[in-house]
Amino acid sequence: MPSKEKPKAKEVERMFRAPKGMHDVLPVEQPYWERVESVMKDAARLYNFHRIDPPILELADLFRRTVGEGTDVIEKEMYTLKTKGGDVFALRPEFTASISRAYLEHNLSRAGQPQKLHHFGPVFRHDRPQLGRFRQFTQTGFDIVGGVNDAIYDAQIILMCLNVLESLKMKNAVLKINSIGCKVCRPIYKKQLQTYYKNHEKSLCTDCTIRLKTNPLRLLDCKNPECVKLREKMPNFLDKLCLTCSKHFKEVLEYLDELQIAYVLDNQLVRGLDYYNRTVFEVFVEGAGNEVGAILAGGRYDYLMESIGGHLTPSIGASFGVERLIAVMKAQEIIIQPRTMKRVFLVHAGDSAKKKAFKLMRDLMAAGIPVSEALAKESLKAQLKSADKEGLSLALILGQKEIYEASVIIRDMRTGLQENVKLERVIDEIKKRWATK
RNA sequence: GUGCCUAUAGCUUAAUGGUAAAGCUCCGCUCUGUGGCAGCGGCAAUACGGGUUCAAUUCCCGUUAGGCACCCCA
Repeated sequence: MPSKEKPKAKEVERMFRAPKGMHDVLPVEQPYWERVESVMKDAARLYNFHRIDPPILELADLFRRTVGEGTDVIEKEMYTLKTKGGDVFALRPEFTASISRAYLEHNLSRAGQPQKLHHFGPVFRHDRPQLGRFRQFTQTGFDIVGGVNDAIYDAQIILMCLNVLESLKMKNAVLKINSIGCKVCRPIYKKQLQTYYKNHEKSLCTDCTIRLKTNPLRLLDCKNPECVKLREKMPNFLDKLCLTCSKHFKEVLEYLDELQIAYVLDNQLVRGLDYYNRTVFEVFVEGAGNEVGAILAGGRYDYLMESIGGHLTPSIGASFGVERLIAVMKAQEIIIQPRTMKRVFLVHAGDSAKKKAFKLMRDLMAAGIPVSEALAKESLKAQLKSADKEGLSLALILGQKEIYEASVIIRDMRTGLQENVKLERVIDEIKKRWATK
């Protein structure tokens, strides 16, 4: 009764699937990933940034202390787990805290300042998946940690990120930038904001009445029409920055101007993570691909190191969401060139030839020649069909006759022309043909 | 966490209260020493559970999964 076996297979299929919001990156997707990674690597090399790979797991407190107790990323979205010893770890929801922790732990300040660091890897946030939003996603970006608190670094990070978008051939990128001040001026502005809103509390939405108490800066990005309207007359942070912050921000903008980098001042841009100060920025694309939201976000986080037991350390960084980048590339129909087809397809004809073909395969690979095959298929036809499907230009055919002559047929799949070549000359012949193309 | 929408083969789609159809893909054969074309054949689906009904893939309810919006965010 074969019918008994079938439902079983079905059950198995249904029992396991990738966790919600987490995705398999299948072979067809890999070219996009390879492109993003290589563009990031090139940028890192050009600007002298070095890669750092912190662990995926950290003590949950690291993120609580840095990202912020009151933030959604911590409160609602962190994956935590308890070890047998009782430590509470978290899957990292972002890189910044880990990078700072590593800097502190390994005294990277002694390795030269500032440290220019590059990261690429998965992060985890337990929110409800939707377009451009996943529970496991990939961030990649750059950080400059330590050294002098100089606006030129803010500009440098922005420049690099925009260069990356250019290298990816991305169109219509819009840089939004703002300053959210420092320990000195932010509390003052918050007060002013609260006073302003208290006078209009009746017209605020319910969320915003809470925000007014807990996190007044968030009042700035509420979408409720009533709240939006209220913003017209509210005090503008940029007018209220302290002297040092306003000088810093001015310098950032001057550096951007110097390179003719376009930006949009957006005084409603506040970031959801507590550690940011002064410069914050985001990049969106206009038109196709816009639906995924910000593809890049970053800012200065000078106080972060203090919150984990270090000294005040000037720091700035930015991260791309790789899945979002790729979504935009697809939406903008950015074509990724296929891998070069410098690969030979090895074909056997007959059982003993199969063994010799296997041996030849080893020798080809040892000589650095990439090989593809369908040696498990018996008919010559079927094998050549596979070769055709892969779109390779050269096939090697090995049969009884060739073994007897210690030769092999080189077939040009495009023209159909074949040549019989001595076995010991095969590798040179292949290389010769590739060299002349 | 709240709300809305969806669920047929690997993919794209069709149909019906009464045998579930096709295109693409995949595998094989025609063609045991030669691919692309063609012809033929094969694998393969109504997410799961319950209800209404003589009969449910179709109607209803629940579950699960996916999508989308809000919150928030890369």
